[in-house]
Amino acid sequence: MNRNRAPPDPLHDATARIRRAVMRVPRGRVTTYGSVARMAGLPGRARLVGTVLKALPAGARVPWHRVITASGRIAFPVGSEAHDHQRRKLEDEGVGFRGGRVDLGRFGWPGHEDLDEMLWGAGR
DNA sequence: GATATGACCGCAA
DNA sequence: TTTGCGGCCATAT
Repeated sequence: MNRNRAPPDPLHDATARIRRAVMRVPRGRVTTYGSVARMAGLPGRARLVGTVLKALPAGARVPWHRVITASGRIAFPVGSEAHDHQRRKLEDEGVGFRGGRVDLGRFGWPGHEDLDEMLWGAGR
């Protein structure tokens, strides 16, 4: 009997987890490629996150614009159409830019408030 | 099959 | 703060 009904496809699996991780990022907040990779259980594979987002079909319900680099900048080259598009979407959600970069300490997710809540509970 | 490219990152200098 | 470098590895040549 052939029990190989579903050949393992680690790549497809990783893709699904990455998309799921990005969908957890709340509106008005941003996260980084590396952070998404870690949340998806793929530490050190930030590049794969970029590859996956690049391949996202138009219309996918994934907030890809909330993912930026660890230095707080948009990954697309400044001046490019994609860059402006992403920046606009973020500003629409209230994410602020200073010198072409987002203050991860303020808009980064998860941020300290989130961690405080996780550790101490919502009621301080 | 070999090489180049890229929506990246952490670290050292 | 910025730059350079090794590490990562799916895709495109």
